Amino acid sequence: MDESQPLSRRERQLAARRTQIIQAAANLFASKGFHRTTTKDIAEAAEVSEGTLYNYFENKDDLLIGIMDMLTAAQQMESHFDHPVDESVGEFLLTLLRQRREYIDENGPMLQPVLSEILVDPVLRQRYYQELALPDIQAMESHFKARIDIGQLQDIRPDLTARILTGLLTGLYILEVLGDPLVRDEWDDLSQTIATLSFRGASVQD
Amino acid sequence: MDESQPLSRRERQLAARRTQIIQAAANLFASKGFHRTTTKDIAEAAEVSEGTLYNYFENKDDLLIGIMDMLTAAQQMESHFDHPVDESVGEFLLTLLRQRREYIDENGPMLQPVLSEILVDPVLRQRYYQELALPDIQAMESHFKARIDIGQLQDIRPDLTARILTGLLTGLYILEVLGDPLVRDEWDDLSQTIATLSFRGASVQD
Amino acid sequence: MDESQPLSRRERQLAARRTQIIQAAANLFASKGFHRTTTKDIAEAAEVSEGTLYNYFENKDDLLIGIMDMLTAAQQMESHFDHPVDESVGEFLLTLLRQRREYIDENGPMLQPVLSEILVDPVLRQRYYQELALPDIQAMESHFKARIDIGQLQDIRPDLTARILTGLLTGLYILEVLGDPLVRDEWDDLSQTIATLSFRGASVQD
Amino acid sequence: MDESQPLSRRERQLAARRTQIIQAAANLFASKGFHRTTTKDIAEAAEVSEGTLYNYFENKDDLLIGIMDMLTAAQQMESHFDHPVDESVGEFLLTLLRQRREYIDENGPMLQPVLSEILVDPVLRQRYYQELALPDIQAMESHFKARIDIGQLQDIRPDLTARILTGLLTGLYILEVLGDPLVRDEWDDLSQTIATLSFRGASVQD
DNA sequence: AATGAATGAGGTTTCATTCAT
DNA sequence: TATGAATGAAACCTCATTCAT
Repeated sequence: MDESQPLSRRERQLAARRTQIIQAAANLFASKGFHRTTTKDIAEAAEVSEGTLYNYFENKDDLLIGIMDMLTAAQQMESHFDHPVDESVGEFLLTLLRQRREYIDENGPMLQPVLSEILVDPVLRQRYYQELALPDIQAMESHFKARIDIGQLQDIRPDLTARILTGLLTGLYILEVLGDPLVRDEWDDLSQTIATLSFRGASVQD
Repeated sequence: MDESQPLSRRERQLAARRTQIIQAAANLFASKGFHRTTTKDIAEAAEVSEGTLYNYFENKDDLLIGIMDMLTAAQQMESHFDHPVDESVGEFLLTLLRQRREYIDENGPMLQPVLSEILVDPVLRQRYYQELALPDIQAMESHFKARIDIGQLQDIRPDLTARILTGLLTGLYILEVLGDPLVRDEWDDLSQTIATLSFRGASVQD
Repeated sequence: MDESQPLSRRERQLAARRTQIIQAAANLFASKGFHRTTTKDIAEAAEVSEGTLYNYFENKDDLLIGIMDMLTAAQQMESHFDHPVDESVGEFLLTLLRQRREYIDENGPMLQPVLSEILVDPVLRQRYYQELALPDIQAMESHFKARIDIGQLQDIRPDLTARILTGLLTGLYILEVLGDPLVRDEWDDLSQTIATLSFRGASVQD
Repeated sequence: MDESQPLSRRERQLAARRTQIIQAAANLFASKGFHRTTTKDIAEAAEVSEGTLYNYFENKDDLLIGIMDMLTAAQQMESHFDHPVDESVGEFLLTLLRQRREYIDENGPMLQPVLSEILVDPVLRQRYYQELALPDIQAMESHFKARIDIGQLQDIRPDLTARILTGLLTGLYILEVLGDPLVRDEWDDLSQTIATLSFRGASVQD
């Protein structure tokens, strides 16, 4: 909001090329992994020379950081929890899941390699947790707290519930990557089942 | 007739060494990733020569397969769903989550690098889905179906519910790897919250 | 239309470096064999880094192919059989042997390792036969046929005669490599003897 | 002829196993080369363990020496030049070529890798020249000299002629290895052509 | 004498990064 | 700023040889 001088043509060109490189890299990383992708691969896919990569990114690792930053920006775009609390709990969940669907559809190729690397790279992991996971969790937490405060939700722990929901979303994404046909094709029914389960519970009640 | 001979001392030694190598490798893979771990690292950690690695595994990739096979074996050990159906739904979930805890505690270092790689390696991914994910999902599915049949559970789709539970477990493991303190330290309360939510639902009911 | 542009300076440099590498490799291969020569050896002799080798050749085997291709080119340069048929048979043979001498003097270090490998590598052997041996044999054959047609040569089989001559040249080269002093030092007398033998025969005639 | 104590059964067994190893090795060397053949390959083909190889041969190179020694022995068996000089020159040549055919048929797989290696291994080359090539050449030389002395042959240089004949035989073998169909299938006609050429010459004489 | 698991030196090849053009 | 040839460290893997059994 601050330094938003209108960008010169040059600057816009540079930014565009940066994005072009990041997307080329993300697609390759998603399909064969960060380590099996060479800088040559990336240069070719982005239609620049290898040398040029290094004018935009310090090194190969920096590309992954760049991807993560785009994910962060994309997440901040989404205002998951700005929904008025007066939306019903069930509707809220369904809205959340629909938004998640969109997020994945747009950012899946970036999320996939990032998720892969954070599992085995402590530094990246820390960064991901602070910049992406935690903010999301905390936003949910506040939201749940608000709903509990107004008596819309039972007195469950909002911190744990936020973890559960975050975990669920992450895990379902992984199942989708694994190629599970149900998660991929029946997202709406899946959403409905989640909403039902967590709203009314699974047990038979009289 | 031959296969179940008691193993000779030599054979036992060989099997032990294989395990020793796999575990050394798994620990390294978990802490710095498959690709950042060199065969030299593994040899040193396993206290064998690099050459010896190749007497037990065709190549480095084959080590990951070996790890996955141990995970499969470990999962088959666990008889998650042998619990009599007369155990209540809530108890069943708590038992499941306790077993999951044990599975992770024992196999976490093997699961972590495998999860990382399946996200970006189509071949491994397919194998993981068929050998680990799907069998688990299907066992859950049958279990749910049985409970629905006897009217213990609402008429929810068991196939989707199994995906949801599997996703949840996977996602929570990832949150734990991310270092989230709540998932790590409050597993029991987390389990309780999951059980409550899915048993009774989160909504306030009169 | 494009291909025969005069090469740019850059292109000439690249071509020169390729030749430089091939010759360094050939010399080493000739003196200690393809397999006992390391890529490190070659890089040092060619005064480039090991990495650079792989910018010019796919792999070590490809170097041998490169050498063979140079031999092929060199052979095609030589127009052994363009000599007018009106040159006498004896003179023709002497000319041929003189040209062979030159060919060996220039290309010996390339021929030696190639000959060694084709003896034990079926793929290379096939390639050598098609690209080098057979064209040479067939050119001889045509030449002989022409001479027979005009009655200059007896009615011997030109196909077999071509094999005999080719075999002789190859075998003499091997004797020379073996260090036989006569073949090495008395090429002219050797040539004369060959010419005499095959022209007039060895038997005493009245 | 000297230490020919009758061999004990044990000794005969050992000698047989040595031969068995040498032949297994020679076949492998011929089909894929000395360097591409591993001691494991040889052990398997010879149906012994790798360790056992080293009870019979000092090292891998020693196997090649062993093969060469068998070639030497085989050559000494053949008494190429014991033919009475009163056999005609033409008949002598044909006999020689027939014997060569037999020698190759029996020892081809041993000759092939040896020829390959001597081209690029100075030590082996020296040994081959002294033990195999030169004795053969010198025997021919004496034979020719005898024939010249009795006036059966023209006054050509016997030393050079012996080189020519040796070279021819070697070169034809190489053409045969190359897969040339004429050399392989028309040995008899080839022999005849050689005899004709060198006996009467190729030129048309009135 | 026979075995085959263990060894480790050393080979080929890859690839992120640099830098002269 | 863009290029891409050159680099060389380091990775994976092979394989002749040894030696305890």
